[in-house]
Amino acid sequence: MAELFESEESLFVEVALAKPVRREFTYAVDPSLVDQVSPGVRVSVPFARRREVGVVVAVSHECDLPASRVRRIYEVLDQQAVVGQDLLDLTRWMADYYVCAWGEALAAVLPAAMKREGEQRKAVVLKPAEGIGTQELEQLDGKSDKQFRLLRTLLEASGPLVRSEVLKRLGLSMSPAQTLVRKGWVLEEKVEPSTDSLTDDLDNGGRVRPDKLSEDQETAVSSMETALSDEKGGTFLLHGVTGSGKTEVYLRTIEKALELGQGAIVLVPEIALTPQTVGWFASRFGQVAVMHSRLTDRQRLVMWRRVQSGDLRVVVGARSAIFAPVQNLGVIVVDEEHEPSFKQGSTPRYHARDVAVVRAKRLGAVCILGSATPSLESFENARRERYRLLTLASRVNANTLPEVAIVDMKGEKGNPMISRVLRDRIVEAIGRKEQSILFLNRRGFSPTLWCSQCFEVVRCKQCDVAMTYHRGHGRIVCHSCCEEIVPPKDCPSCTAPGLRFLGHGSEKVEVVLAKTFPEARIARMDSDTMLRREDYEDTLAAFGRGEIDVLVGTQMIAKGLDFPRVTVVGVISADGALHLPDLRAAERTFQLLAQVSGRAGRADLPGRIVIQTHAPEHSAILHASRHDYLAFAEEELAQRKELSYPPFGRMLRIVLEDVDPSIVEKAAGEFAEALRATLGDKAQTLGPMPAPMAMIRGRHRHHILIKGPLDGPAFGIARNLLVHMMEGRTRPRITLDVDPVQML
DNA sequence: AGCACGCCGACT
DNA sequence: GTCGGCGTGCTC
Repeated sequence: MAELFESEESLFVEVALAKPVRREFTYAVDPSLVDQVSPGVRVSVPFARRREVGVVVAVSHECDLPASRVRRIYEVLDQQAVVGQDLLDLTRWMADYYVCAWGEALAAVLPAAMKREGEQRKAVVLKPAEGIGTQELEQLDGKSDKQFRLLRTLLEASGPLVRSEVLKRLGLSMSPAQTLVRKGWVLEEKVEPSTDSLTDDLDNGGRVRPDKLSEDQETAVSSMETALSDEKGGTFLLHGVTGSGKTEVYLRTIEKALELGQGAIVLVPEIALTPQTVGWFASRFGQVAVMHSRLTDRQRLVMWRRVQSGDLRVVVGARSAIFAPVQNLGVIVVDEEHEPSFKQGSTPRYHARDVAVVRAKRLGAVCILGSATPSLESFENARRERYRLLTLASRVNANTLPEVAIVDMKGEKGNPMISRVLRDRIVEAIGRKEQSILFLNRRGFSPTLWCSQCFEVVRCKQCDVAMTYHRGHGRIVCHSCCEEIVPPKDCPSCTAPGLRFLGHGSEKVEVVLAKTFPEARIARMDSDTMLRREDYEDTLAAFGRGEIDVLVGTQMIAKGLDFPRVTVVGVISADGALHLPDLRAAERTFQLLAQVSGRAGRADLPGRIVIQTHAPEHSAILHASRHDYLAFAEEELAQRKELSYPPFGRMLRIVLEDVDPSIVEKAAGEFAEALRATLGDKAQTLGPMPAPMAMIRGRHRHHILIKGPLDGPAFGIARNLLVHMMEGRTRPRITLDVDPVQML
């Protein structure tokens, strides 16, 4: 009798911890805490020899573990659930679908400050000590390479840099920083995380609420309004060229949702999350919550709380904003839904667009996927009427689409970087006091150091990657692991002298431009020149004020920039993305060209695009030059269908890596064999084969791809088999990528 | 992921 | 002889 009483009184909780252990852990709850625990509250618990914060996912009176193994929770950290039932369910689904621990999925949801006990940390910043300069830098040169790079970066920066950020960027550990601090050359300072709200200083980007919508916009808005009102929701693909007024459709739909007492999330690629973009929403809805990677932990926590409390009803943010705890969520917008950056590259490897569709569906909310160049997945879903397709056919101000010239670089004499056509366009623009943007998907000066004797290129010793020459640093750099060395005089493969720098990077474009147009004001934007957020904002502001004639840059300038005096856009080479070993190479190229082209002629001045290529007849380039998405999509879809590639099949990628190549090969062989045996003809097992980057940081990598039908049991079976085979195995390291979007 | 336990090289 | 390198195994 006493025992029964005991078991009814005792309470256990299942706690999800952010550990790569695909399991929850059971803890006992002290009687004094019993009425404080419920699913969704955070608790602090003993875990191994540490204290960890986890989320309660279930409460029960039973426990199937021997009592000796069960430990008690220390503390309950929340008065009420910080993760609501909807997000609890959503993360459970993610854990299954993306094959990760529930706790890892929850960790993607919670702001960092909630994942630890105690109050928020101060940020540690680094800056050179007074009087430290080139003298000290020279002392380090050749002596301690890591300290040299760190000090150089700090000296080049216009202010203190956040320690964790700069170390990550340079691929360094704490130790070089510590040594420099110990020497007294670098000062460490703890700063209060700034608490300024980003919604305060926004302008509306000159956007006013138009009285009248285009016919297409009208149709789109009314479809969404109907879906909102009947509370069944639905997923819409909003296909509209740049300038066709997609944003206005989002804004109207959100207005309607707010009227109905619902909230909204707007997802934007991180890179497009500028004050300008946010301003459109802020000016229409007053305060909006902005969530992006550059917020401090404190800011993020404050935002989260204000969203959860219902104080802020509209959230604008990058990928992880899909998890914002919006009350009565009615609309989720995914702008530029085709952007690969919506897929997270680390665990949990979720695709925010797909999570958006699932979250909306579960809530009966409306999901709007917007793009000028929809992903073929979404486009096909729309064709099969799983999504409703809404097309905005014309540009709002009757602006014509820019004229696009394809320049075949094979016809240019002497392998120049800038063709005659592009040079003429730039000259004309400068003459008219208009601006130009030159895009190149490569940073550094020359992407390869090439031996004219044996035709080998100099590769990183740790990675299977050609090293890029950075002239500003006088070194060659591995873009994979950030290793930097002084370029060798003689070829490392055949010892012949006469290595040559080959190819063009953004740094070289800038130098060549300065020579070609000595009177022009030129600026470069890439991750080498934009060390801090302020650099980015300052450069864009200067460009906006017309203080720069030609802006050269990488990916960073491909999106979102909207400057009325830009009339010329040059793509230095369209070929870079075209030849990547990726099933979406053509799609990416098309999207990139369309995106970049959208930077010109956005106001009343006509735009002119120059695309330089060695493959002028390639369908991605040809269709992009004609602004013909539909033709491109038809052609590309036909090819995908032929090969059962997405969107006609699903994929799962298994990457195996280890410093010891034989361990990798052996395990890869075993896994592939087991998969083939188990899957039979339910799905295709491709490989094992060396991954496109066969070595990174000294780890050899093989991968296996599973390609199978969209529905059917294949992926469930594969997942179970893989989880089973990975259990208890420590080497090689194995990662599963469900619905991979890039293979590199 | 941490973090400790455990077995082999360069140092007081 | 020890200090400490990181390989392996476990966490309710």
